[in-house]
Amino acid sequence: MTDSAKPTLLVVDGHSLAYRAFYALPVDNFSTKDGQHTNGIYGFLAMLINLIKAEKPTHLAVAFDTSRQSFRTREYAEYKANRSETPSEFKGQIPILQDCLAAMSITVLQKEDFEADDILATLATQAAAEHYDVLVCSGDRDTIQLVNDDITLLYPNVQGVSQLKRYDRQAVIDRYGVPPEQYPDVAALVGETSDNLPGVPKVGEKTAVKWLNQFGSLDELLDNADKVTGVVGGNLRAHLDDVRRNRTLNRLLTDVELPVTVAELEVKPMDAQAVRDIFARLEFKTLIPRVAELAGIEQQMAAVTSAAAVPMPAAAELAASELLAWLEAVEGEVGVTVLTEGGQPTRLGVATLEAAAEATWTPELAETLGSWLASDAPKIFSDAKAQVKALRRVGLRVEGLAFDTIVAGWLLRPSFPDKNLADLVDRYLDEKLPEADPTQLVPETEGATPGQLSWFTMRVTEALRGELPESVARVLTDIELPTLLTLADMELAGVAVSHGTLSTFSAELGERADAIAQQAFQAIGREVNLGSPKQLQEVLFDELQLPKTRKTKTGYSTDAAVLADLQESNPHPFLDLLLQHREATKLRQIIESLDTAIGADGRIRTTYVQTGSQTGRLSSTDPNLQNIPVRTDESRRIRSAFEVGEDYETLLTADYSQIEMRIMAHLSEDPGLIEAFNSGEDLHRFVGARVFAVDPADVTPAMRTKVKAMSYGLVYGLSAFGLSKQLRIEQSEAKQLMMEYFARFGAVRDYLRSSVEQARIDGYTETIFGRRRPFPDLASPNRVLRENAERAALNAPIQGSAADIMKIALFRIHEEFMSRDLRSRVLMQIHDELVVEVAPGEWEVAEQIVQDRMGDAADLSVPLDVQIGRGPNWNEAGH
DNA sequence: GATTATACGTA
DNA sequence: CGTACGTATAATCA
Repeated sequence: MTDSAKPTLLVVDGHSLAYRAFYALPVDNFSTKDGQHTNGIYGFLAMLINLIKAEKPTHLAVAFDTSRQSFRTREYAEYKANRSETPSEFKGQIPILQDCLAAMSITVLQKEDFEADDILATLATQAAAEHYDVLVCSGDRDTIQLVNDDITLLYPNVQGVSQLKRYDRQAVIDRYGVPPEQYPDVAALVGETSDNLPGVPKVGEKTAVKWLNQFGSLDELLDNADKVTGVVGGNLRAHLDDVRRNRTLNRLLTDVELPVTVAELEVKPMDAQAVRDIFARLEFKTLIPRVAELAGIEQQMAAVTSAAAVPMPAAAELAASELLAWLEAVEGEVGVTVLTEGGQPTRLGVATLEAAAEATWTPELAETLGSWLASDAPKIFSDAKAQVKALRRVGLRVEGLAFDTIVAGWLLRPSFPDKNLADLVDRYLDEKLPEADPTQLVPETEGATPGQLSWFTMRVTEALRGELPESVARVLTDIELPTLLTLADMELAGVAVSHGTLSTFSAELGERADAIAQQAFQAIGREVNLGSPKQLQEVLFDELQLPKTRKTKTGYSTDAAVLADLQESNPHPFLDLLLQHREATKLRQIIESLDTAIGADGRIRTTYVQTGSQTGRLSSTDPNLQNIPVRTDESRRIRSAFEVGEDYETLLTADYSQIEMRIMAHLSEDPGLIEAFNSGEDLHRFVGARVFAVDPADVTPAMRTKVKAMSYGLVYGLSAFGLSKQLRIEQSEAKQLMMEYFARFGAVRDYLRSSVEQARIDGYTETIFGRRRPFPDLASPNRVLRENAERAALNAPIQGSAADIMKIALFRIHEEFMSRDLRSRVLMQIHDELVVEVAPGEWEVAEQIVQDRMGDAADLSVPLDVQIGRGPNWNEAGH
């Protein structure tokens, strides 16, 4: 490519290429855990590294614009004036990118009043004069004019920065039909919309090139404009000044005074430590080795990257008594790993940061280690819950849980939780956890043993602790870890569910669904799959000619809300039958999935996913017990199948009433809302009385419905549009309602606004207890993304604080049941509700404990109201 | 067989 | 154009 005898200068337009990378790379994949966006930085550096590797420049510089202002804007105020505001999340990446370049010892140039391209032009011209080979890398077309026999342009493809096209003199002629020095003439005629430089109307590249070839030069063309025929000729004559102005502005300066000479741009050795530090901070794991290779400093980099890469210790295989002695000799924390098969322990490994030991699981081992496991001796797990459960199945309890790497990792980045220890080792240690290749019968690579896994757990813990803000660390130890141990017991307990009740109901619903389907087929004269949205669209919109509804990706929606609307505007028996069919089959689905989940002992055991939400809530899977129907009388029959277990007396349900609105009252300190909760009056009646300026006694059901929807909607960032849709009222009325509401409860609005504002500043939201959730999208240039983030950010502290409070109440109840030797036990958590199985004779004490611990879980400026119910099954207890 | 889209259950 | 979840089915992809 380049003459190896000659030095090669590579000059790069940092701004334009980073900007392309910014739009080419998905921001979600390129954000650090504290919310810093890095897609532009990453994309630019990846490209630059490839470029250096391929071109091996001897001299190198990157130029940046200083601002939107330059001598060009002074000459022509409208220059680039049409460009939308540079997204702030991109702007923020530029200084960091410059820091990266500095660490890599790459010269960064920028100069007030000049654009990056002028700097490129100056350097390129000087270097060419000094017989360098020059490579100019820019995304700005104006740099085409620089190309000559010594200067080659590397120009990114439209897709982004992954492909650079090489323009030498011939390539420019082939592509544009004019030599490089004439390209600015073409550009001047055509104009540049992105720079707000209008050209001659109706003149594109083709016409411009034709004219230039015809007249020989732009000056000749402009002097002889009257010889150009047709409409475009007229246009040309009307826009001569525009063309001249364009030509002036698109000429790059080649005499910008710079603080360096070309010779001084010689490639220098990198500061390995600085590169490692900044790349680590930006979480650019994969770039570190690439840079190192490039700079020929693998060894230096390896030395620093693996400064902590202590060789993995071999785990000593010990007998039970030896293992106990080993553990008792440890002063501080111990990493613990329990391997399981079928929910039973098979191996156990322990480790400190220095050494590891392990043993195969035997009854003797259980006997020997039981009291150590149940002691306060601090233990650290990765994903403790399943292991704690396995130990409980063989009769052992775990106490002294001091850390869980998976839970800690989730608290740090709830949006992208790392699923296992290997992920954490990769992210926080930048090493690979040795894993056996599961596809090979006799794996070539050995996986880490349980002792070694514990050792990695300890090292990951050390790294995570360095990253956990204090408030988040408190959430871990004060809320999550006690909750984890409680959830293990709840999952093991399960809940008794009556197969008979479910199967009777299921059969009934099956028959009904079939009958409804037959009627529905009659109504439209043919059979379709009622479960297929696609087929339904044909029926509704083609055959029945019903008006088109809300658009979806693949057509038009047929969801329940849409069908109900259609039924109102265009009544048709098929619509109602379809809705009924949906309802019956949906219930049946839920019942069937529950039924198959009933275990041999008649109980269903769910798994609570502690790291499954972004707000701090739990989720429940396999089966999900947090979405059991409740809204209709009929669906509640499912809940009646959830029964008190054998040897127990009754079920107890306890739920927080309006906990989110209470948190809102507390956080906003709105005097009206606080008074509402302290008054003992029904919340919506109280609010309704204020909003509609009537006596509480005179609040009509319609008023109550409206303020209730408004109150609940607030927590989700509801708009007037959404409120009007839900209440089926005019948008103007919804707007009016919101105005009245905020006139009386203004502090609520102030709080919501300021909390989003604070999140924009901090990059994250925080619950009352210090749980954080990052929101990088609050700075997004994309309005949809940004507004979604705003609503989520508004909701997160409220939903998250409620989750915190419930978790605190939950584990305190569990702990008190245990410490008081009660048999009663918590079975389920449904966000703001607990279901407890009460042992005979324990009702009074259990009720008191639940009431008290839920009531005093948090000290808010309003009371926490707890509703308790009792019954032989969930349905009756829930009333 | 795995993935995507739609729909719908809960707080 | 209302937050947070999990799951079932049909349609579509490889």
